[in-house]
Amino acid sequence: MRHLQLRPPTMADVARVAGVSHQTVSRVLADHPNVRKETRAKVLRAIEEMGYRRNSSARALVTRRTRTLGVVASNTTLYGPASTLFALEEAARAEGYTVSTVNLRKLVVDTLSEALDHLGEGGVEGVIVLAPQRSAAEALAELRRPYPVVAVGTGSGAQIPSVNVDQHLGARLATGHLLAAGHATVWHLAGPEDWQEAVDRTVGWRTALEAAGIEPPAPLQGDWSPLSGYRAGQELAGWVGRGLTAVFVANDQMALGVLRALREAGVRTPQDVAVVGFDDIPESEFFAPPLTTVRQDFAEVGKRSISLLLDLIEGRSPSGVEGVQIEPQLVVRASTFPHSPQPGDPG
Amino acid sequence: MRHLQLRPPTMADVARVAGVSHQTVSRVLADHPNVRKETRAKVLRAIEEMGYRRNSSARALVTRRTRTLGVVASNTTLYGPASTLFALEEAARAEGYTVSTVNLRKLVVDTLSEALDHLGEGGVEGVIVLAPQRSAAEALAELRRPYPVVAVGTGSGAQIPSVNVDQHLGARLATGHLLAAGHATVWHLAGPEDWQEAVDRTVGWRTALEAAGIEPPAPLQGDWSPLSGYRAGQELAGWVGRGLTAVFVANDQMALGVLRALREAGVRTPQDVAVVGFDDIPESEFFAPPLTTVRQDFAEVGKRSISLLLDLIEGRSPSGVEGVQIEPQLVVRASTFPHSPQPGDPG
DNA sequence: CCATGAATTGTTAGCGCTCACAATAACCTC
DNA sequence: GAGGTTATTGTGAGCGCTAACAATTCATGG
Repeated sequence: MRHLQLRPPTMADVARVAGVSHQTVSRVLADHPNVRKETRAKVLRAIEEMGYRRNSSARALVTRRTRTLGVVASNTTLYGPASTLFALEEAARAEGYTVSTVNLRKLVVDTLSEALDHLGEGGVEGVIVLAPQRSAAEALAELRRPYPVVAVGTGSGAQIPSVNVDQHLGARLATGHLLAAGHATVWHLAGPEDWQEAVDRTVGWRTALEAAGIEPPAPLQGDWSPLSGYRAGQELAGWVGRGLTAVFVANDQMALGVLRALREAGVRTPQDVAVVGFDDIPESEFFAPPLTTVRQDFAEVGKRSISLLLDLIEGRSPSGVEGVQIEPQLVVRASTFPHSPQPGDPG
Repeated sequence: MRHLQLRPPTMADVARVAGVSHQTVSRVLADHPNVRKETRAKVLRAIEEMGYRRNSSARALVTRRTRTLGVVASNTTLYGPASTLFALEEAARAEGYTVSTVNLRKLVVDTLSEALDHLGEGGVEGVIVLAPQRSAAEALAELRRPYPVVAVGTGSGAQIPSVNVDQHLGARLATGHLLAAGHATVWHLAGPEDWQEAVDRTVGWRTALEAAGIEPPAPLQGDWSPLSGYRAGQELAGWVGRGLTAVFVANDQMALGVLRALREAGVRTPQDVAVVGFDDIPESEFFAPPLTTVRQDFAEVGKRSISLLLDLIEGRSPSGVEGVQIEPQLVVRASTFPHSPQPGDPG
């Protein structure tokens, strides 16, 4: 097997076989224009024959470019982070970069710092941090590293360059949709206070209500999990008949729990209570009933993040504090209207 | 900002400041025992002061070790692959390795080959491929690379070293559970034929039935998605009252679709039809009803895969065809027994 | 107080590659 | 066909580090 071979061929070996200098081999590999066609062919043949691969370490040493980016993430089994991660890697690869990932169980100062060091030792040219928790965002603002860092999901108020979906807008879309359907008010099950996205969604919901001259009811709080949604749903069920006809839930997983609790309490969705979620996870369409929710364009988040990071690496933009905002989109299903699209309908 | 500085300090710079040779700096960094305590302190102080970081490319060039592993995956927004990816990275980092990932939309010969090349150019010492499709497994057996490769999820019959959850056992557990509950037979909604895991689950199901002297009904087929489960569920609903009382569904997402279709057809779960899934995704506990399913220990898969790959890299084991098997576990909930644990119950 | 070996430090030589520059070959133009 | 381009190839240096070996210092015992 090749990988047990004592030593892989070097550029000099190829040069010897092809009867040229190592520099010519380098030129062929770099697609330099000034190489005669026959010379190029000779070199390529030798490369093919010997199974030569350029040594990336030697190359990186002299060019000072590793063409590697780092990503720090947590909760990667959730749909949002997983989707973002996917898009990030795809966008980076399209630009010829390799992506090294660190998945953290908890994103706090210590673990973040370690992660950045680990990636630094791996020679990354820049790092993207998926940092939805506010604590992480703050930590990030303090931790200086010898490479640029872009934050995703920290909210646009952060002290460092960041890319975000406009959560405030998403929440307004969701709340406005329910108000437009004739609901007198909209209740809210919020995500963890420590998450910027949760806060932004809550503020957006409140803004939409206040803009309509409605006093917002006190929001409930969950932890993103279906279980916390289930418990909140049990509480919400107690308010049915006393002014509760619509709920905006801060993510789809909690909405799943809410739906289940309502159903168990004999409350019908959407006839008695309409429910809107956030994220549009693939399962949402198959909830009982299919869930109206807010879709975030993670692919776009990935592309824009990589683009911003590369700008910073190349020094193309003043490395100040830039914030990219991406617009979310409302997806209407049966949890707010009984005659909305059913599973299997186009779209 | 530091990353705009012209040139980061080198080992020689540190040596000059500390008043020693660069080799002594290297010794301090390598924790070499024969360095005087005061010398070590001097060097560390200089390193700290100058913000020195060892250049990984230079180091990799001379040691011929990049301490980087590659992972090729697809469908990373699904719970299984995402969990495996997480575990893989964590295990690798614990061993001091960095992980570079390539996420593919489709895992076929061409994309796999490109991905392996991309990682090879990044200088990986070995690669783990999450290759649940049989086509990918076959492609993998042909593609020779100058570094060792470990496959995950290809099934143990593959021609290359691999790590797998014992899908056959999982299917037998699920089917056996239903038979033990008194069902005369168990129907099956299978995953895509091209997936080894799907095939293994189907074979396990059939084996369990035949061992009980039962002629297996023709299995239905889905594509892992809730939608395909929904459609299969509509078909299954037509068989209720004609011998269908239990279904083993090849994954939880399809089971979600099945549950929904049954409910819409007025079929009660588990009273009329019991349903078992596979994977134990976090949402399963909150389905209507909570889903009995088979849990796979992805963390263990990750650890064992990394361990096997490192063995291969270090040449610690005969680089033949080894296969590691991991046992799955049945999780019983209300979709097979009405009085099983409810959401929020301990465990 | 010098010999002896161990502990500590320094020197030298690459790792495989790209860059800057030098050298040569090929092609014009008048 | 001299003089000047321009295309093509080669040479030498050095990126920052570790490994091997050489040199120095230090402790110790007789």
